[in-house]
Amino acid sequence: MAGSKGSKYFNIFLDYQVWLKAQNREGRVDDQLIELLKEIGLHGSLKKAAIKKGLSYRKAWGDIKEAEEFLELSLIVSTRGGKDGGLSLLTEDGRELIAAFDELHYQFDQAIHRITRQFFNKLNKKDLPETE
Amino acid sequence: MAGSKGSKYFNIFLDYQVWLKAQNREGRVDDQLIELLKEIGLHGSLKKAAIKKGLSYRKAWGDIKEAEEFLELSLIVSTRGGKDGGLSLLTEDGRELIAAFDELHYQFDQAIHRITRQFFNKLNKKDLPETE
DNA sequence: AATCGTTATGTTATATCTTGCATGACCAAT
DNA sequence: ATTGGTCATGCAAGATATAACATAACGATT
Repeated sequence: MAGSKGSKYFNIFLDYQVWLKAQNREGRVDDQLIELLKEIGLHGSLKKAAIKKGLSYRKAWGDIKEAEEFLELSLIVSTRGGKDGGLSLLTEDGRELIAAFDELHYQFDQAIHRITRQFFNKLNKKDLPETE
Repeated sequence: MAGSKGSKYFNIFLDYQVWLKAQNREGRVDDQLIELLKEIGLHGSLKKAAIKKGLSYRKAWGDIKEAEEFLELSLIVSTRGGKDGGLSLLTEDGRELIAAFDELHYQFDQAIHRITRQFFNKLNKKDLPETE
């Protein structure tokens, strides 16, 4: 844009997020949830997963619950008591959701790469003689 | 506003959002801001734009201010007093930002259409016996 | 010069979100 | 049977975001 001393958009970048939602029901499945699920799968524990993601156990638990109601399927299966106090494991549906979301992100990352380049090109065309 | 209503998975949709941000500075430019700017351009008034978007004038004003600091350029130019009490108009930079963002969204909508179809295809293959 | 409607900004109240307890259930191992 | 640690869940407390309120500056019009 007008009058530039170098690239104004030098350290500005494009970010994005994708999520699943419904128009009638509450709840959503986003990045944060998927990462939480991954940690559960990794540690077999909801508590450990929450800590790992910097969330309170209360919220982590609520998020999972909410997502399960939203999707109308079980993402984790838990038991309490026993040697380690209890555990939480991913269900098949949970694992499939993760896999699908990962693929989704891969596709988006591909697309954003291309789109981002175009976007800044367009912006810089006005201000920047040199392309970065 | 943001996102697309690509495919349907039980009535679940894929939604997304894109925004500009920096890794050092605060602030960001997102959909909501762009829509606000559009309303300003449409009405020549920050107050009217805020009302139109269901925001308090205070927040709308703060959002613009913040975005301007973030981008280090002026998006609107305002005067107070006069026949109508005052006005706010888009700057050239403001208009260019809007145009660039619109183009960005167009590109994303294109991409998400394709990606969404793939995504739900993948999900449906597992959970849904009947394809719709 | 008094008025009107908007811009401009600090301050206070509200609503929303998250975290932090508190309490119980549960069960392998001691 | 007692213990330890996690799951499960409601409720109070703290943090954050947004709206509401309160002034004041402006300047064309009356």
